[in-house]
Amino acid sequence: MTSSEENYLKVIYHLSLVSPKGVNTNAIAGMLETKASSVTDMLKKLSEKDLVLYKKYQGAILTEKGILTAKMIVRKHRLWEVFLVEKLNFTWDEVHEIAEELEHIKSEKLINSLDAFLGFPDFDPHGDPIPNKNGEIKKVQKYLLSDATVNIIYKCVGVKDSSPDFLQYLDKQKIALGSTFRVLEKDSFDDILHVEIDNKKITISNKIATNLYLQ
Amino acid sequence: MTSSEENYLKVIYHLSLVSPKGVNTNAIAGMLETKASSVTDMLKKLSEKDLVLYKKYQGAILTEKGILTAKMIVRKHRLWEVFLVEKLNFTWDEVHEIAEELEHIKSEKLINSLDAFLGFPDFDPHGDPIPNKNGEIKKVQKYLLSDATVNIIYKCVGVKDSSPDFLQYLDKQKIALGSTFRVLEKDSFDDILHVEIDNKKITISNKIATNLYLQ
DNA sequence: AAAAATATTTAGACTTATCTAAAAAAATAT
DNA sequence: ATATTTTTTTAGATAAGTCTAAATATTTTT
Repeated sequence: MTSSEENYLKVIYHLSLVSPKGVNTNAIAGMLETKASSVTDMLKKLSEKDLVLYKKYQGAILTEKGILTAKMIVRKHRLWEVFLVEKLNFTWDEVHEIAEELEHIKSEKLINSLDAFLGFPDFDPHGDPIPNKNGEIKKVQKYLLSDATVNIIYKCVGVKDSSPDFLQYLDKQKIALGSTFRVLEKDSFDDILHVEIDNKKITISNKIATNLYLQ
Repeated sequence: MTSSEENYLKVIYHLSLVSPKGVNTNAIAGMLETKASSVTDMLKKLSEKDLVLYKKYQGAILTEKGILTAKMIVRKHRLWEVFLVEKLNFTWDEVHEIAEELEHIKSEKLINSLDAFLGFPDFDPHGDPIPNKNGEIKKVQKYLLSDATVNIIYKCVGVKDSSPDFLQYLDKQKIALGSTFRVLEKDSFDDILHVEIDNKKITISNKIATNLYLQ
């Protein structure tokens, strides 16, 4: 399995969560910053290997084998992220790029030892769940800040957008996983929220509110 | 810089320590399990990039830039080996293959943080020195067991052959880094040694004796 | 010093993953 | 229902790294 194949599987896996009926060629191309024709070629290859169900013009669906393979890549990515933050003192906005490389290191023993070394974490530094060695994922109920009920107290448990820009914005606003949230007022006209975060009042745009997960 | 280029540089670096006047095409091909024609192609490429001095039929010599680049790859390899043994409880015969992959991960911050996390080790699990971030290597005087003087007390500080087979043989014989050695008798005819290791008498073949470093 | 053996390079081909441009299919709009 | 637009696929080209086989250079032997 090449790194390129693994990257395709991972992207198809992530897109499947939104489009389970079949992932579009163009959607994959967009995520991988490649061309649709390259995607078609790779889908044929992954289909040959029974990782993907592919019929011309029908989009891609992962097989059981493909799902498990993809989950193992996600598992590696997220465990390495935990390692970088917890052990090497990286910040949450610095880890994605390096984990993109580390996720392709091939050794089951390595990843399971790393898992144990980290204390079998359930979530990565962005609040995303880490599949266990069998591919099982701890699902938790969570809500977008934009869907939160006024005056209920929540805790921040994750981010939808993990881009460095967004994460650095949150740092600047002193918003982190674990921060306490209470919506004071929803402005239904422009979707701006007045929120109390860790006892400080702050105004939050819709763009931010639709990228923060609360519990 | 591709992984392939890095592997060539690393091999040329190791061979340079033995043949500083120029490393043969065939020697490189042998180490990389590839063909001489492939080596020629790569030497031209590395020469283009000023990593290697290459003249047809003259063998390869690393430039200053090539030496430093190679040392950084060796540094990464050996630091990852320390991590695997010290933190993830791998044995010294299990780490080489995984470090061959990890050494190609590209992040200076990662490797320097790892170095700090490990306490700036000077040697890897096989006793090989780890270049610091400037490429400086702590040189220590060491002798092959085959060259040891009778009745002098030594300590094992490294292995010349790091193959799993050899390392597992040493484990079986309870020989490890730090073991105390004293040669009782040298048989000059068949080069077999009678040695006291950690107070146990044992007979050592020349093949083993030429692959153990003492101090 | 010539012949033989060995080492190295060149030339051309193959594979993987990519691309562009054109063709074909599917979806959308009129 | 037809025309237009969008999406997807095909066909052929490219680059990196490799290979085989042949040519050439170097080294060793006689």
